[in-house]
Amino acid sequence: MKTKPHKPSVKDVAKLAGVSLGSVSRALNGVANVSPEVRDKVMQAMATLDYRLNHAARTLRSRSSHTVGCMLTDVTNPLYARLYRMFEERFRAAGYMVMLANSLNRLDWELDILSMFHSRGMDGVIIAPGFERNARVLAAIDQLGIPAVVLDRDTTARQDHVMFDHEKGVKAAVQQLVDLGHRRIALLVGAAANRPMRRRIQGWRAGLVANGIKADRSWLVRLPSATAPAGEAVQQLLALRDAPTAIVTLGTSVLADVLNTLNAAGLQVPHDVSVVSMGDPDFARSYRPAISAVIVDSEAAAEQSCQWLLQRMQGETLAAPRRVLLPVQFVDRASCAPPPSRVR
Amino acid sequence: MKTKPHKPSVKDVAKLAGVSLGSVSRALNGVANVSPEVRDKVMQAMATLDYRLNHAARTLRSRSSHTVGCMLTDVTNPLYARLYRMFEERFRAAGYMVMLANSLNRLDWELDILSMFHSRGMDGVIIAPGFERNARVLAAIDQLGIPAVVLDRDTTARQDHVMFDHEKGVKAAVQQLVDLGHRRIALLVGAAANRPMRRRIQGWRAGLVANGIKADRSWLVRLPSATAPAGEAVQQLLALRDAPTAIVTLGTSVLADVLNTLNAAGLQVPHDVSVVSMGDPDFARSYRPAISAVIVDSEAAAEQSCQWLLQRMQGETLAAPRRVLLPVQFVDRASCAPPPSRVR
DNA sequence: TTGTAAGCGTTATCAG
DNA sequence: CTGATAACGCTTACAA
Repeated sequence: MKTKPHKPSVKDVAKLAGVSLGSVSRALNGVANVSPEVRDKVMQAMATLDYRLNHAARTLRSRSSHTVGCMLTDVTNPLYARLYRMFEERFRAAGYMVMLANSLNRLDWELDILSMFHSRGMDGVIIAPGFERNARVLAAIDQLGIPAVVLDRDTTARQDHVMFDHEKGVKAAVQQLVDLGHRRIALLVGAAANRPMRRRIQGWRAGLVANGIKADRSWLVRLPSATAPAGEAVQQLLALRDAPTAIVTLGTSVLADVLNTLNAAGLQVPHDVSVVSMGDPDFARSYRPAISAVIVDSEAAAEQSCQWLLQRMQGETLAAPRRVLLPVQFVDRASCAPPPSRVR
Repeated sequence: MKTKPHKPSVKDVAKLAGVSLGSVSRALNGVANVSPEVRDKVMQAMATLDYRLNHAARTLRSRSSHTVGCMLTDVTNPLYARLYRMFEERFRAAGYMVMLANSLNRLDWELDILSMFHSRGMDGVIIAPGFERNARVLAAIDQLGIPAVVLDRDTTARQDHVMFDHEKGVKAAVQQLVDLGHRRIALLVGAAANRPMRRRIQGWRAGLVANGIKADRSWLVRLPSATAPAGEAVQQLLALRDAPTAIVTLGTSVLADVLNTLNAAGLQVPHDVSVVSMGDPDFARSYRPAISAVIVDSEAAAEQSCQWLLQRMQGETLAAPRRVLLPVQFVDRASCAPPPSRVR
C-alpha cells in the first residue's frame, strides 16, 4: 500500500521491463539500434504502467518543443479560422502541435505573444502581425532565431513571406465592372493599415486609372473595422451626387450590411447597383443574386506556409528568404450587370 | 571572441549580477524574501543579457505548464471562435496560455488530443468532446487527473459542466410561432448526436406537444452537417402536402440557404413563411426582415468556464463537480408573423 | 546493441 | 534574506 501515486517515468518503465533507461528512450523514439525483444518489453511495460511521456522534459533536453506558434489578428475572422484549421491538420501530421494566439491588433499583445513564443521554445512560427511596420515587432520577429513564415504582410523581416495578390484580384473586378459600363465604382475596406487593405486600394485605383477614370476620394470608404456596422457608410455613398453604380466591399458582416442597406433603399442588385465581395462568405454563393467575389486561395496559402516552415524546421538551411505571391481570383457571379441608364 | 552564442540562462544572470542562482529565481518569480538591492541587480542583468526564461525547464521543475488545453469541434464555427477568443483573453490575464485543438468530430483525433493534453502537462482543460458518450473518451477525460470544464455536452465525467438551455430557447420560439397561429413548424438541425442537437429537438417537440400538436417526423430535417448545403432539404419541405408555415433552423450557412431557397421559390418572409435562426450569425440582424433568433450567451459561458477552471487550477479543492444551465433567449425580430390564410 | 552517466535550465529545500 | 545543492524526466554521448 504505497501512498505514492507517482506518475510513471522512463525509470519505472526501465525497471519493469528489466532494461536500462537509455533503451527505453531509444525504443520510445524509434531511434536506431533497438533489438525487437527490448522494444517489445519496453512497449509492454509502458502499456501496463500507462506511461506518458513528459513533454517538458523532452523539450528541455532535446531543445525542441515540437510546437509551432501561430499569431493571427483574430480567429473570429473566417479566413483565419480556416487557415488555422489547415495549419493544425498539416502540422499534426508532421508531429507538431500548433499554438494559436490572437493579437487583436494590439501592439502590446503582439509583442507579448512573440516573446512568449520565444520563451516557450517554439520550433517555428507562422505570423500575420498587425503592426507590420513597427520596429519593435520586426526586431522581435528576427530575434526569435527560429524559422518563420509571414502571412500576407509586407514586412522587411528576413523570413519567408506567403502573400496574396489582392491587387490583381481587385483590379480584375474593377475591370469587369468598367467593361460592363460602370464608371463610378466604390470601395469599402477596413481602416487597418495592413497589406491586404493597402493592396486592395491599389488594385481599385489601378483598375480605374487603367481606364482613364479618376479615383474619386469619396468613393473610397474606410470602415473603422471589418466587423463594424457599415450601413451608414453605404447610405452616405448612395446619397452622393455622383453616387457609385457599383460597390466593391469587404465580405462577411460588411457585405451583409451593404446588401441590406441596398434592399432597404429599394435598390436592386444588380439592376440598380452591382456588388462585388472581397472574400467569399458562406452566404455569398447562395444569395440571390449570387454575389461576385474576389477570392483568395486559403488552401494554397496554408500548403505553402506549412511546407516552407517544415522544410526550415527540419534543418534544411536554405540561404535566402523566399516569397510567393498567390493568385487571387475574381469570380463573376450574378451580382454584376450594366449600370442603370445614365439618368437616375 | 567566444564562438558560443549560448542563450543566457539564470546562471549567466547570476554571475553578471554577482548573486546566487537561487536569488535570481526568487527575483524572477517575485517570490517572498528578496532585498530590493538584489532584485534590482538581477533585473538589470536580465535586461542587459536579454534573458528569456526557459519555459520547458520551469514546467519540468515546478510541475505546472501554465497552459490550459481547449478542445473544440471546429473553430471554423463562429460560436467556438468567439468562445476561444474569450478564453484566451481571460486566461492570458491570469497568466495562462491556451492551447487550442479541433477534434473535427473524429474519434481518433479526440483521443489523441486528450492524450497530448496529458503528455504536455496542461494545468486544466476546457473541452466540448464530439463523442460525449464514448467510453474511451470519458475514460481519457477522467484519467487526465487535472481540472476540467465540459462545455455544452451531456457527459458522465466527474467534472464541471457549463451548458446552454437550448431546450427552453427553442421551445419559446415554437411557442411564439404557435401563438401567432402556426401549427406546422419545421426544425432543421445537424445529424451529429450531441447535446445541442438533442436538446433542440426536445425543445421543438415539447413546444409542439404543449400545444396539442403532433410533431410530424417529416418536419424534422437532419442535415448531414452544419455546413452542408441545405437548399434541397428546404425544397423538399416546401413540396410537402402539409408544408410547414414556419422553419426553425441552424444559423450561418444553413440559414443563408433557407432564406435563399425561400426567395427562389417566390415565398416572402415572414408573409408566407416565418423563420427562426438558432444562433445569431452576422447577417441575421441586418437582414430584411431581421431574423428572429434563439441566442446563447457565449460571454456568460466563457466567463463561467474560466472562473471555474481558474478556481480549481489555483488549488481550491472543491468536492463535487458543479453544473450550470445558462439561459438561452428567444429574440423575436421581424421574421415571424401569422401564417398565410388557411388555403394556399 | 545496450548500459552508464552527464547534463538541459529551472525551482525547491536546506543550511547558514 | 541568501547561497549551495539536489532534484524534475528526459536525451545523448560514450563505454562496454
